[in-house]
Amino acid sequence: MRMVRTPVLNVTTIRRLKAFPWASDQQVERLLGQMELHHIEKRTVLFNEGVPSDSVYFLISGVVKLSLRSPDEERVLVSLISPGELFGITSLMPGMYRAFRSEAFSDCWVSSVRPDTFVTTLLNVPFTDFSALMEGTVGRWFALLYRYTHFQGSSLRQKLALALLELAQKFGIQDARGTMLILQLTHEDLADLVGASRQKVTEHMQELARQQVLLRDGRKLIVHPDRLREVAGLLLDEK
Amino acid sequence: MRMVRTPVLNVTTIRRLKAFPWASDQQVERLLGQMELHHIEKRTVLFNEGVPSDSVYFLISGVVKLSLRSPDEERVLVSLISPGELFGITSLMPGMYRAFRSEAFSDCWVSSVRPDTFVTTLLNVPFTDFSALMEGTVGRWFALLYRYTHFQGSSLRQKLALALLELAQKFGIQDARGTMLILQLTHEDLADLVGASRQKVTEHMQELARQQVLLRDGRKLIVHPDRLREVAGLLLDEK
DNA sequence: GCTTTATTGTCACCTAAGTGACAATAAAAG
DNA sequence: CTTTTATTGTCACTTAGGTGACAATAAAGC
Repeated sequence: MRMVRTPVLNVTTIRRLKAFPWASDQQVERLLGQMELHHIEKRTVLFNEGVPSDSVYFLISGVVKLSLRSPDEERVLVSLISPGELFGITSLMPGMYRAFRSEAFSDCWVSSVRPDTFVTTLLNVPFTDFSALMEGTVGRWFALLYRYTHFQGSSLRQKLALALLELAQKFGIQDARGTMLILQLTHEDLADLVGASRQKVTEHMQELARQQVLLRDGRKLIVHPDRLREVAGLLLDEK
Repeated sequence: MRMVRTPVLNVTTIRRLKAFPWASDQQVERLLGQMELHHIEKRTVLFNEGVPSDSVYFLISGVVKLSLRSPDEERVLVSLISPGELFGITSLMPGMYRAFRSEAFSDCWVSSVRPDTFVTTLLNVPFTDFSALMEGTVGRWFALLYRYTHFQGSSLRQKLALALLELAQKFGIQDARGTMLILQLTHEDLADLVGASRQKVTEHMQELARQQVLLRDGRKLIVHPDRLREVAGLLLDEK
């Protein structure tokens, strides 16, 4: 039998962890009243990527690991969370799904709170307003992080597909033959985007054209998002 | 001489660009009254990485490119911004410097606004409260994005240094011999973190130990952040 | 203590991607 | 329409890092 001592979670603890330094004692007190405390054993999964985001988490002690499944079924370790950090903040944006799996890297004490409670307690503003603003501002950082984390463990071909997919979402207009990118991109631009050499990008673009994943109309690209998703090794429901 | 027609910037334009869909017409009107309009010619740099963040930008037309200097002086293309997007949002967090260079990828119309005006107009909350909350929540995403964008164009050695640097900041305690990571990390964990094979990580860790960048005390690591920064190819003032 | 399991170290070999060099096009400038 | 410049295509060669296989340690369990 393992002894586990429940930690004391009060204003002093929060201050010692250097969390929410800007918040007043009253705000912290109110927040603590709304937080649930959980003990998580090493290797336990808190949430998986793809599930709806309904809580914000706060790490009190231990280490939490954020990870991701790469195209070849390996796991990409995205980040390790230290005590005093918030995580699971996709829940601060409307309708977002978890981007990473979170699991206990060591035995942990974690506290959770509903995102709307979190925001209204600390900022005194309606949650819907706040989360809409978050989406409009840092949503782009998130999209970037999504692409870069998925680059890990991907081949050049997969990276290209992923990058073109993002471009199609931003610069694509529907065309009889697929999605046309209204952008004059050279192979060198694409190479800079995926971190590869110009020559290899030329080779892979040609291969992608041969496989009918995309085609060129002068210097404009027409892509086929579904096939790109397939090449990128994403599940069909992702993104 | 080039003719340039100044675009009309009113509520209808904003709605057509699908920007700030949650904001009321009154809020958008008020915001527009505070925004400056600029015409930027292709290749003009709007801001460089490393300079203080004092404005939020909104792209009306054209394409803006965000980029970064990699260790070997190449430029990493981080993202291309499409009309209707906000950018330069490091200015929403306190005391942050620009992480990327932004320059016009094509001729652009861009509008700028002070971050405090932006937040108080759209959310009716003091800017300092908002930006402190942003830092405490999405600041971590930002740190991740920083690491991943810097991974581009880096060798395995540099990636390892960058990852260890981040770990030192989060899990490091001062020690007579350097900064000790209070974490039991295997070479396999590090490999998953930088997207490499376990064997090569072993080889590079040994080389880093030989160069006195780090040393091992049992299974705990002691690192020397300054030397890591050097190995990672960061300027001394970065981060 | 001994035994089992996890981690680290080392190597030979393989493969994807980088590099330099140049020809073939295509676009822009005049 | 011609010239210049930018972009794409192709190839031989090099290199960083992946892979499998196994020995050497170190830690954990008993």
